[in-house]
Amino acid sequence: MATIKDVARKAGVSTATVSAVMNDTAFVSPELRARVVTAIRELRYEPSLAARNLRRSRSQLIALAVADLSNPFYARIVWSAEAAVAAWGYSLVLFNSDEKPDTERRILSRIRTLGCDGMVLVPVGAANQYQPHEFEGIATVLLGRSIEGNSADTVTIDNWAAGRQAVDYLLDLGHRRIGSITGPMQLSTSKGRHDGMIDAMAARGLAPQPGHVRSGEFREEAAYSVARDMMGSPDRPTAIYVANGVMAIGVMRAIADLGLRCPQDVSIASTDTVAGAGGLKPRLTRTEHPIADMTNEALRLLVDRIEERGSEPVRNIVFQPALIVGESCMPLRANVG
Amino acid sequence: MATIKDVARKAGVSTATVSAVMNDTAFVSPELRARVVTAIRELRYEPSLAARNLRRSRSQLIALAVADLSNPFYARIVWSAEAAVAAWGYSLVLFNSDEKPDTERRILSRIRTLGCDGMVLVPVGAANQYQPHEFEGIATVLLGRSIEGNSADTVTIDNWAAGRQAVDYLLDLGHRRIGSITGPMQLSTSKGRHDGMIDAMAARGLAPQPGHVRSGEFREEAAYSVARDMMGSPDRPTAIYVANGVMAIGVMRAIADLGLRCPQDVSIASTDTVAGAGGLKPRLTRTEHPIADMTNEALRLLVDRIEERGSEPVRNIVFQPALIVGESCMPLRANVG
DNA sequence: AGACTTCAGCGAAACGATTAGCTATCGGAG
DNA sequence: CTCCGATAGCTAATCGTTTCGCTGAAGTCT
Repeated sequence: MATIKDVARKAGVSTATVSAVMNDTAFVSPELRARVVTAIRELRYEPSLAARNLRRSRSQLIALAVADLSNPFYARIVWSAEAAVAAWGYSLVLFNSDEKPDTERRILSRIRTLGCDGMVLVPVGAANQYQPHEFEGIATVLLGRSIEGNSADTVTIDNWAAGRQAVDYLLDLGHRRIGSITGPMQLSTSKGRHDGMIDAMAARGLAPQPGHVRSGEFREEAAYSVARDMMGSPDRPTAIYVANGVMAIGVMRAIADLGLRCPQDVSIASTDTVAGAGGLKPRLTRTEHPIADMTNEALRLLVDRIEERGSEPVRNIVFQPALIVGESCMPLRANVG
Repeated sequence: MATIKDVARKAGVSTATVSAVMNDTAFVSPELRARVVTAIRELRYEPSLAARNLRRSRSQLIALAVADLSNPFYARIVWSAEAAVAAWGYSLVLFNSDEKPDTERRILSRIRTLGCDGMVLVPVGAANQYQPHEFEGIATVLLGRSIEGNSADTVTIDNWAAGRQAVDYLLDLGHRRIGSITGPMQLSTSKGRHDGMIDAMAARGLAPQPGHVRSGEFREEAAYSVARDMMGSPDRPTAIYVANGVMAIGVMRAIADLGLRCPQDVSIASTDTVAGAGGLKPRLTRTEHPIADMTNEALRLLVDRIEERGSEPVRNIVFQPALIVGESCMPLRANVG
């Protein structure tokens, strides 16, 4: 691989001039410029990012660490993020913490070592697992989940509103015995959606039965077994709010396996987008996140921080969920419950 | 950010010693080692990859360029690849060529500039769009699709067998009027699956009607409109082979919108995995790729090339598809067709 | 004409690590 | 007591860029 010195020698100029031509950082006479350009072309010279970055202490890399790559929700984020990162002139380094705080810790250290200019993180740990200065020295935007007491920029949805919207919808259909299946309570997403659900019921003077409020891992299998358990008992709920799309799939499978029908026997409403949105039957009634918008916004904030090296105040952007009515809910009938 | 010099100063040793401790590359007395380790911890020192890589001329980066990040098939590859790359001690830089040769060209140049140690590429262009030495100087494994006449390692599936298996299955159910919807013919995947389909029919002395063999973009929308067109005519096929999971979703949607039922009115068999495998109804009968195995194998080959800097012979690994029977096909009945 | 600007282009010092080669110390052999 | 080999640890060169500060030629002003 040719280096800048080879180019300089071949063009009969100094390396400084070559650099100036490459970066348009100083005026170079047309004649010299032409010689340099020719030399670059003939030698097939490509500047070494390693050297350039060492010098500039930038890497042109943006890291994205998501919580679970097997979840289509995050796959969607990855898709949007790749496009946004490329559009801003960076490249995307992808990590999957797989919902494991230990893995996340390793990833954060790796991101530092790589010298990424910034990172978008979907944190997987409880707030107290992070040092106060955990993200110091590297531009950071938390996406989807926030960490209480942390000073990084965040882009999230209004989880409380999502839970409230979905459960209000079920209540409007006449359901009273409503269950919920959410993720780990130490995550801001689970907590918010759960609270929204509770508050929606409380607003009508209701409260879910103790056994009807469950939480578990944000995974299909976890949701499946919780749902089987909850729906197996005779006083099962007539409607369920499921906090996440992948879990909703597990719940629907559990219901089918129990010989129940959705929505005839049990209504299901969930939050967040769903795998195979086009093909799932019945289509889920759900509150959707504007994933692409959120991701784009996160990267806009991040690039802003990176390039301004800014001491701007912390920004917390909250997106509102939108209720999308599918076919997975129906009004409560007398013969059910 | 602390540098190796800061650590050396704080520990009262030379930078060489710090480096030796970090890399375990020379014997260091327990006492000094302890001092160094303490200093590293206290300063929260993380070595700069930029500097290290400049020196070692390696980047610890492996690039993955897939054809379409919105396709769950590639999302699945990304998932597996991230895990494999991390397991080998590298980090993953992700690119999406979005099935556009121009974008792919830019990506390849970017990968060079970044100095990635190797790349896994799902090529999107026709064979003649690549220079003979296109991938010279960077370890490369082509995944899923191959480029005729190119000397890179490849990991693919036997597309011909996939098409043949699926269509043999339809033939065994008694179908004779079988249509196919595949992707662009310049791609090895489309071509192979299409040929397998034709050969399966030819083996029984059959051939598809001209209007029943269609190809288009590997996307849901493209498949939807092609399917609507094909299934709208009175002599429509009784079964369709769809070359890809995303397209299958489009086809099923088209069928539903035409008021037809699957599998009662038309059987559908496809190749490759499907979005929302858990939730789609009816579940597709399909030939599946062992995506995780393929991806792991691709990375094994790649790391092998990177670390051996090897002149080993070119390796072409071909995986066999497996027929998974769902509920999207049924035997041909007299009243159909 | 002399003094002062301007500015194209160059030389060399960074950036932060690795590593070849050297120095100094120590123990043991002659 | 000297000399030698072994070896822990240091010095300094190096990787390929960017960039600060300098040089000297040309242009401008009085």
